[in-house]
Amino acid sequence: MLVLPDDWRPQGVDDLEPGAWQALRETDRSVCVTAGAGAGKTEFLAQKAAYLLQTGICLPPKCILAISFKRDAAQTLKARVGKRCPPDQARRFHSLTFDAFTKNMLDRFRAAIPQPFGPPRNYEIGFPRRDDLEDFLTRSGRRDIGWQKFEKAIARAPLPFDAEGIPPAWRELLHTYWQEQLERPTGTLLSFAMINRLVDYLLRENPAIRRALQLTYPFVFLDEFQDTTYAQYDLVKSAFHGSDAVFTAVGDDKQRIMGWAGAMDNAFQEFASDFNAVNGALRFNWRSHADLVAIQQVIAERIDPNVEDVEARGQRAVDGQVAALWRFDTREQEAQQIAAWIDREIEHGILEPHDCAILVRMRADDVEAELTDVFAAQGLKIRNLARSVGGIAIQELLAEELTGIFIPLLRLGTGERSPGAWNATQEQLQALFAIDTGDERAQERLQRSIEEFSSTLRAAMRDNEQNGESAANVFQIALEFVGADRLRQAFPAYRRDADFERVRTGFITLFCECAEAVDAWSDALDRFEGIGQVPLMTIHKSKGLEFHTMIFFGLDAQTWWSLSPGRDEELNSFFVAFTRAMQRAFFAYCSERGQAIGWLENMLLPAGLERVDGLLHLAVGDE
DNA sequence: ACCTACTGAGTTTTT
DNA sequence: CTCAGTAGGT
Repeated sequence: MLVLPDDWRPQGVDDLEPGAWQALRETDRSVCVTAGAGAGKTEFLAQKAAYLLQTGICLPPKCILAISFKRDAAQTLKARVGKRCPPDQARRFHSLTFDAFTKNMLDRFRAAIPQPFGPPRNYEIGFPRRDDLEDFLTRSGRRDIGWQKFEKAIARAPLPFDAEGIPPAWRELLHTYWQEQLERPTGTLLSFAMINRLVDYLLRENPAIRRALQLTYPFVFLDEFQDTTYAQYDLVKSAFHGSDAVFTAVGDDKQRIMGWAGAMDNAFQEFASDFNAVNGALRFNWRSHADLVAIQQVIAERIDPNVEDVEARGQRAVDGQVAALWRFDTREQEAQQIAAWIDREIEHGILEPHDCAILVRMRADDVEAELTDVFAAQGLKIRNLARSVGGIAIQELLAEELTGIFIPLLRLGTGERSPGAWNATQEQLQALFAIDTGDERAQERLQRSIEEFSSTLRAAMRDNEQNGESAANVFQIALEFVGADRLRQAFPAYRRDADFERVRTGFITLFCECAEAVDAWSDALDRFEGIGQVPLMTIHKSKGLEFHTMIFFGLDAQTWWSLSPGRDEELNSFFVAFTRAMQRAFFAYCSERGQAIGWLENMLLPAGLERVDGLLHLAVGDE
């Protein structure tokens, strides 16, 4: 059933752009693919996976390892490969986040880490807190270092600190810090950077594990490569340098917005020289239409004067303005008129609430508080994707395997006809119960047990008044049907109690909250998923997402105090925001929150953005 | 006690 | 850009 490389055709799409063909056929040698906004990175990687698997260039039992930064990106890529390849091929495509990959390795090979660095089984994961780092430095008499510099040093220094680049004075300091974290009276506390370092150390010390990894994964995909940290890059090198592994690193330097968090200064360049990689580029933009792309290019040229031309492939589907600066006098006016504008668009059938994202640069929680009531007055509900429910962010919760199983399953109980939910449930449970697609009897048995369960669930939902308590009950019934143990067996990420509890509690918290807020179970599930709500998030969280209409909230000197022509990463984040838009991009600011940013306006106005003073006349003119 | 001028820090993420 | 803290003056 293998296809000859020359006969292979893209799966489920008409064709690929020339740059994509070139990068896809690069299978003997690593390749750096510059993929700008909307270039179809996910599709490209899925097609390359299909090519490798279907031509037998990647033969069983060998697998492809795909590493992304965010859960939803990893999940989207996995789902896309599932769409493009039959299940037995898709199973050999392992799509993970960097942190999930390292944590997985740590949990499997923890015992092989040389002492004194091997952590106990029940270690905790936490983000390093400023106070703790400052406290440590004070106790060590090294207040002069500064907590941020020290935090970076922990992420940068390979264990066990005998590398030449580390000054002797720092070795002891780092060692003491690690020892303290490993031997805390309340239990070992590790950050992701530390987990990364542990696995990097493990791989350097264990040729056998390294070899096993290399044998399993002759092909490695690295997504959003421009934001790779030094710790992550070291790990990649420890795992694969000197092997025959062929890398496909995709990303876009213009979207590098994680430098402050330790991302490499020039990831692509270093990678190309370390791994002898060739360069490739995707030149199409499938997301945005030509009018938006033209403006994007003006910003892109400011970021990189040598930026290559982009061919817009999105179709413009709206009339009127597609990009503008919206100026208001007061905050109140700003919030109210934006809400009114969105409401009008929804009424006219141009938008669904979830198609229109509100992006902010920082403090999404504060903006949520500021906007919620004003939007509610228009009948709009804001969804802050960063909001934490029971210790997990909503955005993260939605990408969890547990959520993917339970949302369709619970929909079976609502009494609404939903073939989507049926299929999804069947698919999920088939995988979970490890039922072979060829085993018809087992399939039938599963089908019957789903039918039986759905009538139990329907009864439970019908007979109970809908509230938080009954929601928790309903979830419990579903969990018992699926089986918590089976779930935790199937997904290594749920093996540890703390990890499973975090997700379970998060699900229950949000589900109960939604059940309280609306009157029908199906509405509660819609609300859980964010259907019918206006998403609100920071630019950083919006990375990799796209929306019909993007409204940036707060284009003023107060929120962008660090935006100066010299600090390029801030301009990058502005570029990221703009390029989320498929159809329209608007930037709102109000005089009450500070001045408009002069030089930015001077760049954007000639590029084709118009300035609109308030939106009232737009709404009135429409009457 | 109160005024003025200056300095430096704050923000954005990952299971 | 804003806010808190500080030094140095009346």
